[in-house]
Amino acid sequence: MVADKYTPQEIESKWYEYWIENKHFHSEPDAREPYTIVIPPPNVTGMLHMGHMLNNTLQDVLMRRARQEGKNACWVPGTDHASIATEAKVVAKLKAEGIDKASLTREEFLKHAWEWKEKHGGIILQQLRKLGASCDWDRTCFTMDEARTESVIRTFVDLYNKGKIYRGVRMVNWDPSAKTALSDEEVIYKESQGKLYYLRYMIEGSDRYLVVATTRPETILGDTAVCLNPNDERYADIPADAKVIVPLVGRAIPIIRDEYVDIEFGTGALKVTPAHDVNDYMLGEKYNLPSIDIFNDDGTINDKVGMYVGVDRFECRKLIEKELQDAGLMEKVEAYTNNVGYSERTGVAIEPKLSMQWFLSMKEIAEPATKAVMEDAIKFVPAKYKNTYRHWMENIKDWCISRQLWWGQRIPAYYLPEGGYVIAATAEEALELARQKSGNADLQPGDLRQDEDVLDTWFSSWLWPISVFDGVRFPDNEEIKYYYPTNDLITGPDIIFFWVDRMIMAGYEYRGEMPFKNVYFTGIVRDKLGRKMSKQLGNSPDPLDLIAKYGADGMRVAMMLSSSAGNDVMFDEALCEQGRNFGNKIWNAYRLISMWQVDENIAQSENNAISVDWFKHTLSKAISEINSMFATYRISEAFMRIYKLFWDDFSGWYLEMVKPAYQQPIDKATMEATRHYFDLLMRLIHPFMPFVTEEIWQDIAPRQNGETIMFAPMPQAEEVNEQMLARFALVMEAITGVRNVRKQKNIPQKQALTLNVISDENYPAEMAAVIVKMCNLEAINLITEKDPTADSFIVKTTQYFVPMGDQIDKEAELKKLQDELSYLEGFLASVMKKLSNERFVSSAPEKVVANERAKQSDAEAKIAAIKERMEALK
RNA sequence: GGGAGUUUAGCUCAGCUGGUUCAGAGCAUCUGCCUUACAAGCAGAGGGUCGGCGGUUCGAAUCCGUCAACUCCCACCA
Repeated sequence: MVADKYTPQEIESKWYEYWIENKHFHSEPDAREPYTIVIPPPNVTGMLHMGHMLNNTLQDVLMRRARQEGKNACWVPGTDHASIATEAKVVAKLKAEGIDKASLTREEFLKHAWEWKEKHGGIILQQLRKLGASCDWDRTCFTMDEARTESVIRTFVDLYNKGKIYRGVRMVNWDPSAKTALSDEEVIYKESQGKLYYLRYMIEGSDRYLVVATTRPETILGDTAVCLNPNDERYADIPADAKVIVPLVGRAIPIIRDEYVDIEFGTGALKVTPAHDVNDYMLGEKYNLPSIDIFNDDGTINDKVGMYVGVDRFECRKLIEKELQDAGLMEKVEAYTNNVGYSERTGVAIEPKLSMQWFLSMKEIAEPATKAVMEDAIKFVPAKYKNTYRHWMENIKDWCISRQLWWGQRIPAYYLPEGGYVIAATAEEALELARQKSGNADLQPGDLRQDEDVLDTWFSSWLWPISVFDGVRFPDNEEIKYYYPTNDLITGPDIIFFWVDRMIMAGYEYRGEMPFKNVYFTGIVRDKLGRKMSKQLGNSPDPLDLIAKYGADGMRVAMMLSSSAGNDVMFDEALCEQGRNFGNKIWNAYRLISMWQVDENIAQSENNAISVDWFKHTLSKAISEINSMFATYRISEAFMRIYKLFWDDFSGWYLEMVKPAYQQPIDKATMEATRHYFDLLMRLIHPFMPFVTEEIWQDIAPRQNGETIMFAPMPQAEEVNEQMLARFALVMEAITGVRNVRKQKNIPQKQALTLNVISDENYPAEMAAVIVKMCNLEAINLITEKDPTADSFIVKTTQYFVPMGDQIDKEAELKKLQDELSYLEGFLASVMKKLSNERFVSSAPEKVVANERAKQSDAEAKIAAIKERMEALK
């Protein structure tokens, strides 16, 4: 017997512990069909937010459903070491303790970082348990644990040996706060209010000057040319070998001419700073210009030029603006809006910077990955992201995989004392290779210097679906063979380019096969005003607070209620409330049936037999609809279907139909059927609301120790008697009709009524017992004459009368009928218009025409019935 | 600048191959009910020119064109 009141907080942790104790989430390879999901590993330092709620609710729904479908379901959890984000956090923490990162050795710093990880890492996974996530916790992985690290290093070595990894000086996105290079994907461009400065560059040996527009006057320190368009007539008279003087700096630099320069923009003159702008870099390469790097790694000015040394770049901009003005070298300053790139992690403005980095060449490995998605071997839900994906993959650029950080997998490159390097998985192998390469057999481990850089975090997470089953180190192990490829990936479209595409590439490169069969993209969780949830806005509720208030089941329902694939979720706490209310509904429905007493001596009434039969078909129909919704990943629609099945069909109709009178017993057959239906409904709902369904399922029948609804088979759809359901719909309408009469006349449900019917083929006589029960009727009489003194209503063509004595309001009745008549006549007219159109009759499919004819005769019959009724009233 | 998407009831969204059930659902609102499972409930009701215009068709929320608004992605002219 369950408690009187539904309090999710009291049942949820209990069942989670029960599942854990019984190892119900654990999976081992066996003869069953596998169903696998790898979790998108959250940042190890991350805190649970609403996005995780959405994402993990969906994964858990799919997992639990797969289990109930008899599959061997395996959900691998884990966390991502998130190199830059974590390193930033650890640096900040140390700073707060008065420790400067620069004062630590690499080893000392890593010790702090690991301590931090042990202390704070994994909180997020603990939080996921509150949601009911049925992850196989025994399999928890970390992208930087031993197995994963070794996998990453081996992969690097392998790709290097295949000639796909190279090292080179390139213009990269430099994060001056984290002091590392970033990949293009880690840069976010935002419109910023800036200024456009017009600077005067004096032409050497003349009093003429060129005016050059720039948004970054501080970079004049690194100018090595000014570029004009050769077709720009304004500058046609300037000699080809003329030089200009960089303002303030005083350096003479050449004027080059290239059609790259836009004549329309600014003054048509461009300053060229090859070290600090991607396009300038290209010009520099083309014209063999020197490149002067004026910045330190932290974005302050270095001592190359001897001006503003040590001054921060933005401070320098202000100073230089003033000095230019004072020197009369500033023509003017305009307000200007431009796009500035910012670091995704640290938020500071990116500095394009030339540096030595490691790259992975992408073109070749992208090919099979592109094909797989375009040909639907891997399905994207929704499919619109295929376009985005293709466009990206076809224009893919090489991936900068090195980061100037310490937290991460260190690049296995070892430099030889005399120059050059070797790539090897271990220091020992490196030494071996180095001895071979140098021909110096006396080389000692201490002679080699390992690369200081670590690998991009995504270089480890791209292996995730393989590495969690240790398929990199042991490509033929039983687990990888059994669980790979995984089934579904649930993630956000924002990481298509960071992660999804790269996992597909790694999948084909290392397994020759896709990493997952379907990718379901969730949207972003927004507040009800449509704003992104963010800490700054303070509009992001703490999921754990919501779970504490409404229960995990309520939270999960909230996530399901408005989240079709790819669409953003407009989150509103009211959705949690709705979820909690649904739990309450289930709870109370169960309390109702558990109060019923069975009397084995009473036979099943006709009413109950019909009810049981009706719900059987109703349930089957719903199940097949739900199945097809799941098959097409319409998961929230599937939930809504179940919601209505339970609330409306089962609780609103079925239970009311079979409910015994107060303190009366119920027959055994109906009780058993009802219990059985309840059991099936709990199974259907379980993937969405695991806790309340387990609580009730455990109570509904004696269960063995360790038994769980988690493995109770999903109900199957049986053949549906559509005819019966259609007839029953007439019963429902008749019941509604009587209810309306009661409401209009203010007749309490307790007062029994009589119903008279002029029976025709649309009168569901075989189910009359249900009308009697539901409407509290004394009897239903079949009559042939209309009763002008009765309240009446018409269902399809059948006329129903509720005798009222003198209480009937003729005028109101007539008006009601007149309204209905007008509507029907209008409807009939539109049908007739179609049918009298010869082109319609000749060109529309037969079925459609037949349908129109059916509508015609229905409408005509009904109009006749109404007219008769009106006549009788008069 | 290039591309993709969205626009249907007050809100969030379905509407799949043009035609029954096409104008729907949930929530919210309104009315009436504390009816022995549930007021976290029950019984009812109202509410939309399907963004605008044009076209194709016997027939358009649905297909085509166009305009508008919004969203996202990519590119990055200093």
